[in-house]
Amino acid sequence: MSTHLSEQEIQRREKLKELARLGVEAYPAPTFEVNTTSKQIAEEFDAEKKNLQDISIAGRLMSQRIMGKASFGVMQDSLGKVQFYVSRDEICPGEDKSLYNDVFKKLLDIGDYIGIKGYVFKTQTGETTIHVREIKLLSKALKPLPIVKEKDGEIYDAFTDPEQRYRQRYVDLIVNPQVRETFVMRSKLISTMRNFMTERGYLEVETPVLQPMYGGAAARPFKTHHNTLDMPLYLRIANELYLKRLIVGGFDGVFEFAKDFRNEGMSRFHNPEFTMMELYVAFKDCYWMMDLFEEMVEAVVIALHGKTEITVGENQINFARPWKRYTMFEAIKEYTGTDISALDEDGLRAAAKQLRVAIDDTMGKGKLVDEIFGTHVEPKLIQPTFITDYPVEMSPLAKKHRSEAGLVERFEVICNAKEICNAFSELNDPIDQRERFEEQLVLGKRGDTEAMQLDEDFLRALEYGMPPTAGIGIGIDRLTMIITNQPSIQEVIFFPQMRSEVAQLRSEEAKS
RNA sequence: GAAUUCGUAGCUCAGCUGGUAGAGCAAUACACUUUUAAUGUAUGGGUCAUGGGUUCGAAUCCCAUCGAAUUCACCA
Repeated sequence: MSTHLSEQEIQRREKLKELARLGVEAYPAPTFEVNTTSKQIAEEFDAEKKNLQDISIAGRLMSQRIMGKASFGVMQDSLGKVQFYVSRDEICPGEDKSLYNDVFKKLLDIGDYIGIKGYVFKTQTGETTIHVREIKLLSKALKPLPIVKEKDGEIYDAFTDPEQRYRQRYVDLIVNPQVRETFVMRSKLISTMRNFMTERGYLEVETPVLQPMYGGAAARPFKTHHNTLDMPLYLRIANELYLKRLIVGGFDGVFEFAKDFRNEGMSRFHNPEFTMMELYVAFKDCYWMMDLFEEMVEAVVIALHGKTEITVGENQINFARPWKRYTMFEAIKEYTGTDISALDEDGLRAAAKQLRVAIDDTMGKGKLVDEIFGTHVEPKLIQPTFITDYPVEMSPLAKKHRSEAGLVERFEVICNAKEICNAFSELNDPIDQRERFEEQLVLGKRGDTEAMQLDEDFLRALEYGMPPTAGIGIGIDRLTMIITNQPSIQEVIFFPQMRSEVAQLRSEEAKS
């Protein structure tokens, strides 16, 4: 990093020296006891009752309006902002006015942490304000914050550059309150789901992130190496096969909020690490899981918004049960007018061409169906919609359909034109599962970099017997994007992956 | 990985077809005891992402590199 300091950074370092000269500690150690918050003051202050007459609050100084011997300022704590009023002769009752004239007026900066003691009152203009009796510097900021101003709900000079916002999320969180709100909602979403499952008796578990063999999804992994064991390890792309081992072990229901890692392209819908919640429940099938998922998402939306209908981008989306349910063939017929359910591979290829779907010769039956669906149906599914009965070729871990040849017991929910979950009646026939893995091996040899590996230990577990099981994987980031109305995954992940600025900074350093 | 757009003061942005950088906020100084995008006056602050090229002259044109956004491809 360049050692060049801006004018403002130099000034703030000078102020540190001046504070020291005045005997003011810039980074004091003792606890500053707090007994209220900006939120409590805003909600509970009552000028009639004269409550909140002895408060102590800490936060970041966000603006200062100095008018001679009196000043107003705004401080921000974790729950919001509150205005305060300082009068020179009250904080400096004696002859020495340096606390006000020097420390408060000159040596404090926007961004500094301060502690305030005083009482709450309303100004002539009616704003709830803290009348300051004591003010104390708690931590000096050496870098200037972006200054965002607001009047009548209009925001001026918002801090908007996405690169800076993501790289310096701490600054984004300080100056953009709606960003904080989005992440609080993400946290509530997760806790609502966790409670929902825990209340039903399912056990939250943890399974390996470092896996000797990756599996449970079609994706390219990150590879690493363990020095002591001298063996390759992979960062998990899914935890499915481990959770099923636990069902074999006798748990009725297990779930995990898992960070998964996929070494693939990045976009506003893809981050290399992302969060997936997987749940497996014994003695159930995928139709049972449809009801559970529908109920859970409806509960989450109500918990976060107090209603089932929300605005997402241009659309109004209503999560009230029941949601539409289509088989994949029904959905394709509905949206293209073409019934492809009885077609063989050649017929599908012809139908795809007629529907102007981009295909190539390597695509098998399942892939062709998926391409038609992805091109003509998925983009149109805005309201949450179940799609069931997927082709067997695309689903090596799902049980064959109880009545439809060539299909599996599987569903996805599409919402806002994106998949938000994927669920099966889990394949528990160990012989069938071995054959499916073997088909994947063939695909892998043909060069499919996302084909699954054959996991002998998983097959051994199935051979001990896995009960009929329903399983689901829910993309937490995608679900959060929809429920918080955010257009990109980077807006719902605190620290999204970015190209390193290190190379850039180093080359600058080398020159100087 | 490909295409397009973009990178100017701490922040948000201007800078026309090349003539040597500007505004608002922030900062500094002074004034002001209930203001609120506080106000008034004055001042300082920029290797115009980086490196090269064309040119008498480049923030502006060309090439390369770094970084970002959007779209596409792969996927969740």
